[in-house]
Amino acid sequence: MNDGLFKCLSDSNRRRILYCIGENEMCVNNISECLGLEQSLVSHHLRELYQCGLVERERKGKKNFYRISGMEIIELLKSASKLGDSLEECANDQ
Amino acid sequence: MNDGLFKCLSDSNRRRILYCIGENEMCVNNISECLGLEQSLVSHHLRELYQCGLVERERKGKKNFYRISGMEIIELLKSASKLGDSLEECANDQ
DNA sequence: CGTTCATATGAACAACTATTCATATGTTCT
DNA sequence: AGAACATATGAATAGTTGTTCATATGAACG
Repeated sequence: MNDGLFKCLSDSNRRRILYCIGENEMCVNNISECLGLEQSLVSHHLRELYQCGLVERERKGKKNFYRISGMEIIELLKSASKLGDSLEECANDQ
Repeated sequence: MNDGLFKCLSDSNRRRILYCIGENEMCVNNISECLGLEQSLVSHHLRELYQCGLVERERKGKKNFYRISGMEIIELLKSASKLGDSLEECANDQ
């Protein structure tokens, strides 16, 4: 029942990574600088994103570049967070 | 960064509940019969869905009826699982 | 009131997840 | 070959999450 995708998107650092490489492909170091996350943490998350098929990888010299697999992913993230906002307005939390 | 929504949608039983009440509102017993889940489990999940604002609740006599807060939720689920399918085709798992 | 039905709650536990640290792998260049 | 850079991997750990069981709450009705 497609659990993997949702599980993968349910972590905010992974979503940040997706947004980050959504515009241009980036190498691991750039991503970790850009987001202020440890290199190995980024690497772990990229592995999960890759296994889900959410990102693609390409070696260029020493560096490994990652890019998003498709813009539908960003679209999905956006409409989800739009929905999230509208739900928050009439929220039931306590 | 709207973590709650994604976390909430990342569990397959919660998504099943959403689909289940997506068509008609239902009481807790019906949901648990319908999905073959324990009453208390359904209740716990409904609580989280409610706190996220994904479902609404209404008492009618002894029974508590739950309905989905809006059809955008189902739309989101559908487009997510569509995306999930297309990612699986070119998957990188092992 | 007590009983029955319907649901919610809380504690307990196992399974999973995110993060960190240390280390291994792989690539380029001298 | 060795050094330096870039990334991946694995073990360890703390925190979170899903599920179950037992029990509490609440509403209707005799």
